Amino acid sequence: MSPYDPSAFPPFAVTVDLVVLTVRRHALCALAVRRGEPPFQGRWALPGGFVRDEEDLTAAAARELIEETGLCAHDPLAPVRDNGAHLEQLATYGDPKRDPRMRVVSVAHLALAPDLPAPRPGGDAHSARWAPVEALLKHGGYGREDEQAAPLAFDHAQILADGVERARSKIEYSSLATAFCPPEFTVGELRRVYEAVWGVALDPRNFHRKVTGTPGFLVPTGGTTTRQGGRPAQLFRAGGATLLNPPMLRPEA
Amino acid sequence: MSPYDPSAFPPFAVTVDLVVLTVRRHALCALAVRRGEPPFQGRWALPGGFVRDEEDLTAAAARELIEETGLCAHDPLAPVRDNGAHLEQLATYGDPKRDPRMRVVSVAHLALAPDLPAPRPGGDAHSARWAPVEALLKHGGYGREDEQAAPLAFDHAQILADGVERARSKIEYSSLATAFCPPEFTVGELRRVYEAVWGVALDPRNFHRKVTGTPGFLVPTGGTTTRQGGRPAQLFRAGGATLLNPPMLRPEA
DNA sequence: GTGTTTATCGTCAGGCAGACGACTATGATC
DNA sequence: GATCATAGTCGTCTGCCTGACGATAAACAC
Repeated sequence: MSPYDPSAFPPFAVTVDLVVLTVRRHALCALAVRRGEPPFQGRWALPGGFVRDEEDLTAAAARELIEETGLCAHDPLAPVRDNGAHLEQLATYGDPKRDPRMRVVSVAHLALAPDLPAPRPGGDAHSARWAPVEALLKHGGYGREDEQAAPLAFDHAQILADGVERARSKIEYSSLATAFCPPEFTVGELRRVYEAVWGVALDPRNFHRKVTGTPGFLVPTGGTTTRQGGRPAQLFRAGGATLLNPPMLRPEA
Repeated sequence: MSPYDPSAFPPFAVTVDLVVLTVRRHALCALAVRRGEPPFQGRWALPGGFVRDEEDLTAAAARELIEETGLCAHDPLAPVRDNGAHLEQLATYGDPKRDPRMRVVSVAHLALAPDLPAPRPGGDAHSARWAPVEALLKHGGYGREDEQAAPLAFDHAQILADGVERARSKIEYSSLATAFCPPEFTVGELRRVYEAVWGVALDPRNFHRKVTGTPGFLVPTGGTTTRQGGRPAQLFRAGGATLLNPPMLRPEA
């Protein structure tokens, strides 16, 4: 076989699919769109679309993110935390049978966003919504029995599971959990992010000691807020540190 | 734009590239092949090739691995450690300009192998060899000045750097370092793997305590060996544990 | 035997995490 | 305005793990 013969290659379609995660009402939620066309018409799926000619993979993912949510992708190298989302490549899925129509290789991306008021069904999807990841993984996002309970389209359940696992493990050793928070947030709000993503309860006192004691993780802004009720809490911004050493330990049980 | 119109998609070529790592003579080495055709003719590159029709991405990577090294890919789920290599997906590289001829998306894979006697230049490459990763990253693998010192072809230097970083971080919290070892090995041999991959010196006594004290990491076979000289050392096989908790800490300096 | 090499066991101090007590500052309720 | 509920913040104590390092054991070379 010729190693790199550009004139004789099997043609593939390349798409990007997005696992967009946020924390809403103490639950880890993902963005799902309802498919308006076959295959899997009417089923829920991850947002995504074709990579365009002359378009980088990350650019395609950022474009889809804007189209679906209005969120700007947050450049990981940018020093200032705007209102954008964290975006990174997740993995690539290329089973020959994953799309019944043709050979499609999908480069999945993971996006982490602060809580958004409402999903903006922009672009092509008939509708879009946030749904708890457990519900999406178990029966396509429906909790009530009277609605159809079909699994996600294509191999999107696998992609979503991989994205959730990536997020769960990555907030252990990085400051990525702040991507779920608004630009200014309290220690308690950050703790609730960890609790929602991991699905556990954390000791508020030990958590406070840990995050405030890790250099570069949190920067106090000077302000306080009582939006969570109770005693006013200090407001923080995400510090420059991206890697937490030693890491935040996830309880085993 | 139509979200999933299979008849109107820009065609891509999809390839797999391999970062094959091993430890030779106390150094982390990667497999490099010399390109026999333009572009980048005569330059060193990572092994790889087109994904075939009806071929899964992992299958394509495993096929390339066999063609280039004779190594069988080690199924991560297989309980018994044969002489195969660990193989996992690394990342996907799709810059529109990464191949000057056409749009090529490459799904890079990372393979970890025990020390092999000699690279087997099979398949298409004019020649193949192991080279220390530092040399490959700095000047394409040549240490002497009188030979050409061109960087790796395409974006392979970036891919190699990402693969090395993945390996360096992953042996921290997983038992993956045993993939660099033969089926039976000593604690000292495993320690030399860590030292080569990380480029540091580790305390033999603390290392011994750590690896033998982590349940499921190492299983004694009962035999001993003196192949490293000195006092006979116990032989171990890799245990069933894949995740190390608490992790093996990489020295910071 | 003596020296060298490698493996293995022990000891000790410092750091960090989990468990939990105590106190503080707000809003809600009566 | 007193009381309560809520949430935040500071401390203490204990156990585990790690890093530094001493000491011993078992092979080989000469």
